[in-house]
Amino acid sequence: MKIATWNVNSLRSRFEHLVKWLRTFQPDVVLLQEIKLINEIFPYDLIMDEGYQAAVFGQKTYNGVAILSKYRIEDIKQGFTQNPLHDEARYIEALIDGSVRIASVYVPNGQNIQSVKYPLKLEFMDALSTTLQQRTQEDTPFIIGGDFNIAPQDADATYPDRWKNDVPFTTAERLTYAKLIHSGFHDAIRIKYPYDAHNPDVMSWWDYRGGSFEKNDGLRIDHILLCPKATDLWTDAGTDRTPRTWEKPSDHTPVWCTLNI
DNA sequence: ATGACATAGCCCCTATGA
Repeated sequence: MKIATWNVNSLRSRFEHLVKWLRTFQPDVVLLQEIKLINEIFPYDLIMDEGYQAAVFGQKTYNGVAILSKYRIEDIKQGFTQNPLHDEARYIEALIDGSVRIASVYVPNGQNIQSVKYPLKLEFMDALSTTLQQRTQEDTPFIIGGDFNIAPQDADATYPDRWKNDVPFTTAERLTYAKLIHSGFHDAIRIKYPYDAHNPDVMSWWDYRGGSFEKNDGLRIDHILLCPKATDLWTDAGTDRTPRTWEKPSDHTPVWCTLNI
């Protein structure tokens, strides 16, 4: 099973890119973030034409997450308990093919450490950890992918010094991420690519400004995390930077992993 | 230190992103 996560930065602006990418990359499950549209106008029919079912938690203008799957989608849950941003569409999970539970998350950006949004980001991560820790206790393998808006280590930026003590690079953010990992998750990318270099192959986001992509000046902030049972099924992982080379791209590119399911 | 791009809403300027 090939699972991918992609912050598309507006599904309406990126729909042609998504279809083109689905046809070439052929993922089984796709976790989308920042679809920026409400469920009522989600293109279910066009997605079905590509061979996917969809679970959608949409929102106008900002946020919005979804799960696309070639296999049947059941037991859809939107949001999680104790979420301080409960009125924002940032989390959806579902049982896929009766065999694996998969979540798509869009962690708030936090703006900067002086912003009122910054502590809310930390609270969001702590509450998310509580929910995810429960998921690791269940019999069904659990996977979460999405835009975490956190670079967990210095190696997760091409030029880490530029981001020191600023979002998404602060120690407090990294602590929330470390606690989440500590509850039993493995980072699908870091199983293959060790934390020993600022490897351009692992970056998932490049600023639109200043020709960052051409300079390969990026961040690794989109992650796929596997519970122990899912980690046992891991076979491969990577990023696909092809869509970032297309005309009018999202600033993020897909991160993927394959599992022996 | 600032602004550089992009998106959506709503109406040409503001909010937001990371």
